[in-house]
Amino acid sequence: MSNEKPVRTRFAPSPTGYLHVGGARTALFNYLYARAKKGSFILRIEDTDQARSDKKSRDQMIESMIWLGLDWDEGPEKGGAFGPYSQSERLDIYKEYAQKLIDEKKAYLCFCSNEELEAKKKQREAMGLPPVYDGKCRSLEEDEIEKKRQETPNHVIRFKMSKEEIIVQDKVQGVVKFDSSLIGDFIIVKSDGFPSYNYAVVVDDNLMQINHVIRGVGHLSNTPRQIAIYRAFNWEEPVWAHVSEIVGSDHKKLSKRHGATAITSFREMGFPPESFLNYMSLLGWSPPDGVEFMTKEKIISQFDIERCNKSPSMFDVFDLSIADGVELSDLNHFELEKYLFAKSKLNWLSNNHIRSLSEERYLKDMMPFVKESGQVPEEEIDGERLKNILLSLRVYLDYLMQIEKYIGDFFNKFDITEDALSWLKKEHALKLTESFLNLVKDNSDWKEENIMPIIKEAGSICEVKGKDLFMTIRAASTGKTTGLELPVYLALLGKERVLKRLENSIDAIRP
RNA sequence: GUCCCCUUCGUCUAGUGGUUAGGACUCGGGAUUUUCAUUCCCGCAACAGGGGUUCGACUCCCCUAGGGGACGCCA
Repeated sequence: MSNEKPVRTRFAPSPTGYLHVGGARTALFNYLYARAKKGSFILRIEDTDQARSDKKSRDQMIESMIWLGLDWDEGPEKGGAFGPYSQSERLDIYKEYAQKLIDEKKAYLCFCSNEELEAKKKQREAMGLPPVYDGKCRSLEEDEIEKKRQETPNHVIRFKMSKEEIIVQDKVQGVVKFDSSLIGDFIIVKSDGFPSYNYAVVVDDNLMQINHVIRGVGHLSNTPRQIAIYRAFNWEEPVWAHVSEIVGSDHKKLSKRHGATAITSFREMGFPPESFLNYMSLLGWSPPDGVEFMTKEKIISQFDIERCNKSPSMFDVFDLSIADGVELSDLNHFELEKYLFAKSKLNWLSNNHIRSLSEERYLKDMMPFVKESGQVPEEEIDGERLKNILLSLRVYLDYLMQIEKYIGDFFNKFDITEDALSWLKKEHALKLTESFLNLVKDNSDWKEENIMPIIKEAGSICEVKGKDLFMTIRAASTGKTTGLELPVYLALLGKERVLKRLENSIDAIRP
């Protein structure tokens, strides 16, 4: 087996909407497999549906792929030895091969009208027969074909399906048998001259030398059709791998109803791409060592299609029960955030990824969210203080957008929460706050290591210690009962800001 | 309707005839952190149901239920 061909996989989306979780996961598995086997990963755009395909979807999909880090070796724009990589630019190729099939009597022109077909289908169904094409145009004579061509402008090309049993050997599904007589002569070229999916996919995959087809199990029942075409051309079948589908929390296949499955939504909320990639890799696959937090490189090194499972996995990072009638896919990332499960595995993974990002990368990625929050004054945007604040806050974040919950506290925002107020209502609070205020005023070197002694000194002056001391000072100077380690927090806040807040708190304490 | 596929803790999953059915996220409890988060420890929690086969079934077979997919001039 030493001279095995290099692995070539592909992702072949149709540009009829944004890239969603299901598609992205398929892309990911193809990518991972290609990379794991040191092969190539190809991107092909399947835009043969003239009515539904559009450029905007195409561009958005490509953008999402790039964001996820699923870089392809050949594809549109990028090029490669087997282009073009958009089906709409390959029309001549499909025509050529279709003609070949016709010449070899493996395909034929069909002139049946939609109405006729529809009526027949109903009839067959009523009789309990499988709703397949009856083969009316299958054995038309040459002169009849010519005559019909004159009469009817539109025709399709159908593939002559044999009646044999077709066996699909699948890396994930195992051996699956299909009875071809239940399939019938399907259309390979539509009346607009465009190829149908089952035909185009085979021509392209063969010409592009794709030797591993990894896709959702929804395509399994298409596979016998495709195998039949491979055989008609005498082409070598690829290795098939039909992985489980991803479903929503209602156990139905992921669709627009489940909303917000667009990859862009997660980018907009500030999930690092590696965390989303990590999460998706765990849907239908698991690493042999069981450690789920992984870098892309680690995933690649452990990935194998054989470890993919057949049962559907649920994508449940949104709480649909509180969404009640709300169309999540209509929401912007700002509104969408409310429906996120606070404690999903995605969040956990993402928190871990954020914490292991390099400082530069973290800071750089964070800036748009800081700006968007509108809580940081212009002059501080590039400052050292902001940088230090962001770095200390890192441990709290599951996705970068969450910074807006914390960042304001370090600038002009100052509210005293109920909890904090109850500390300030304690007997010792006023005196302690005042004496702490005085000590802070006197301080001339405001930095982290000098703050603890000041807190303790205020405590000993007022004879307060332990929790009472720390929590009161925390409440008075931050307005909250939670947050960073107190000296760190106060150092980050800066002396002037602390003084001002202490004064505000004293006002709040006084009747 | 016909054909194909699926069903292990709430969720993601490990598991291929003999396991106290393992891990992760969540949840509960505890320790550390004079707060929160982090970290660590402990705990709750599952083989869809029913029949077989077998000395022995989560694992193999059949049936039922539930779910998904295909049967398109959608991909």
